[in-house]
Amino acid sequence: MNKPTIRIKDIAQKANVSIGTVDRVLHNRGRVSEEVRVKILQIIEELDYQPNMIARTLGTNRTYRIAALIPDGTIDPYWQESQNGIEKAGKELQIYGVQITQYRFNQHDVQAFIDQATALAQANLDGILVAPVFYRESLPFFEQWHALSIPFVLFNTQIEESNSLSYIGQDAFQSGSLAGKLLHYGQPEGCTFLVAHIAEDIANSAHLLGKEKGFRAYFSQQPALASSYKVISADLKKPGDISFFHQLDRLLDHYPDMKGIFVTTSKAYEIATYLQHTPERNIRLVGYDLLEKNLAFMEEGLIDFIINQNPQGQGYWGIQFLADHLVFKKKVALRKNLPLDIITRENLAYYLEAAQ
Amino acid sequence: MNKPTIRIKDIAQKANVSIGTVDRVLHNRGRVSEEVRVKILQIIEELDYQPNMIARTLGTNRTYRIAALIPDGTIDPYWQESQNGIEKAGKELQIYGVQITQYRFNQHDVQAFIDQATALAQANLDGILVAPVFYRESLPFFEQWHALSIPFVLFNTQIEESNSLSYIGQDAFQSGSLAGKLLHYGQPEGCTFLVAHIAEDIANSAHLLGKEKGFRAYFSQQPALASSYKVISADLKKPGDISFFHQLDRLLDHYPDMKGIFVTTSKAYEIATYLQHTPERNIRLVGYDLLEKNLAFMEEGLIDFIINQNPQGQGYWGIQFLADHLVFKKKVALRKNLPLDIITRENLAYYLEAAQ
DNA sequence: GAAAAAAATGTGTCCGCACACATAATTTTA
DNA sequence: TAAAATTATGTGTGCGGACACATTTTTTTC
Repeated sequence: MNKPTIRIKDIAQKANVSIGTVDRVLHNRGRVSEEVRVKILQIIEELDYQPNMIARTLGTNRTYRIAALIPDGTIDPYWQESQNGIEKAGKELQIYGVQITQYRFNQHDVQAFIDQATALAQANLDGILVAPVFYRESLPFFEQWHALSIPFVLFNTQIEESNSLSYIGQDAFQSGSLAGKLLHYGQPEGCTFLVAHIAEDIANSAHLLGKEKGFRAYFSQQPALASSYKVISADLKKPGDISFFHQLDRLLDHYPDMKGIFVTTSKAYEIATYLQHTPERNIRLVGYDLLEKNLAFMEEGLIDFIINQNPQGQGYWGIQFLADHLVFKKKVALRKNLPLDIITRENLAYYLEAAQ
Repeated sequence: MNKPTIRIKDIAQKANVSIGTVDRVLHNRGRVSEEVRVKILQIIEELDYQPNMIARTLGTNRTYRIAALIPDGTIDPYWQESQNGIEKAGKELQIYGVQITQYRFNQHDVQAFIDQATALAQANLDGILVAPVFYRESLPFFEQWHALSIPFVLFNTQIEESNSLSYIGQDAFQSGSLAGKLLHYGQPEGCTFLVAHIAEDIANSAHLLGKEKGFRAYFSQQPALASSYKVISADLKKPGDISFFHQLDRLLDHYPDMKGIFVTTSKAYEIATYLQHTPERNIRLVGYDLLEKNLAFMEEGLIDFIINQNPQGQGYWGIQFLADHLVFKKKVALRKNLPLDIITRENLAYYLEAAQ
């Protein structure tokens, strides 16, 4: 039942050569006659040889330098979570010689991004994990890395044709559809829903629009719903300011049957703050991310559901994918879609627990 | 920035002894003078020595034998998933010398369980993972294993005071509350909900009752709900049989305002089959587990939400915990609560993907 | 106080693999 | 065809640690 482990030595014996020769074909170091090479390859196949990665990392004492280019977590707790995930993966992979350096930039400062991305080029890296929040400004760096043959993984924001090794994140469109389902399920009667983008540069944020598209598609694709539900969207500025409240006042006045709001960013708490003062409207609220402020409002019942974008998981898997590629020489998927976790008061605790 | 790794050799040098002596104090093998022992311990502390587990597993060529005592997956797809999770963990841990043998029993046959649990005792094991679906019959084996100092981990079904190393699973009560929330959210108007236990020996299944308790608590704990929602429960037999349909007929006749059903087992599809014929009632349905049959009905819209008990994850983590204890000598949590994943048509794909 | 016993400490090999280096076999060159 | 160059193959050491065994030091014993 327990097949014995196959070692290089076993292959060498079976092929009547020394382990050095086997080693050479395993690593394509050349200097092996074609005849022997084929024979060894065949035996490897036959015996289903699986190199012992443990021993390998012990043997080659090499290290892998990975840079993580991400927004500063001290400014936004969302990115703090990503940093945690990156550090978690870093700890797990330390024994395999993986060394991670984080290059952090202010997510509202394009120049800071450019500076960090430039600084990172000095470091003689084996791999890069990047959250490309600035679309346009990212492209030249992608080209540069690609020219230098440094593999890089994107996360959080997808950019097509970037030549990246992989993308880790969620499907924005599907995420919007899910939000549609959640609001619809809670308001079976037909009404108006608002898609609220809060304080983001929409034009440069493709995934926010993807969410809106998915949300609208949920209703338009089912003829029965298309007639009874109306979807509007708004680009709200200056949360916290009094003008923010006025914008909402106007929208609610204009659409008296508005019964649900889908916030495409992690700022659902800004809307919840407003709704606190108009409880009689009984508006359903769905947003993103397990921020403290969102959780507090969920506890109070003002936010019904939160879709978890799992920033920690994104960081974690981003590093894991790079390690799979660099250290373990595994093929990695071009894309990893993290699950769209639905969080509500009753199942919240376990997601927080799992994030440890 | 990158502190050099501390090895046994470094400690030995600093203490002016040989690596053999350091090794002896590291493993409490005795035969070291107290004076030297203290000195070495102090240096270990000071240098924050972290043994290289990689090298350690290479050095000690020992293997760890783990048995998995679980219901047969060929009878029930739910348990097939658990087996997959166990095998997945087994693959990952193979290089650390972990060997897993599965002991499978028919989940409806107490004697089969006893036979397998007895057979397993012959095997000279280092650890056991068990799904104790038979409460009473499990207890003597727990005692036996405890007496033999074989660490064991429970999953799926919790049994207090079992002396187990850990329990992996979900919180049944909270799971029921979550179901309550999902049905309530979809029927804001007040109505009757049915808790359906299908074809299980309720008396011997504490966690089914836990789910019902949690469900009822959701409504009774909020005074506003307690008055407008009524919760009934039923123990339904012989699914697939015509009598099963009759039982449901009677319940629906008796409670014309029944607007939602919570199925505590993975057999929501049995109810969905019935509801197909009475679409006009518009009854919400919440159940458990990503079985093919459930997914088909979810696709059709007859099942609204499924709570994922993640049998694969339970098996996976059960083995991981045993390995953490045996191989890596880590302290493991007494309990690991897996998240209560809410699955609906719109986010289903990613959970199936993640299960690969 | 020397031999025997016990305690303390040191040394060497192996785990599976990578890689530098040594050696053997073959081909090229003059 | 012998020396030189090239190609093919074999050997040895180290990675960090475990463990068996060897050796040295200290303590008993008579």
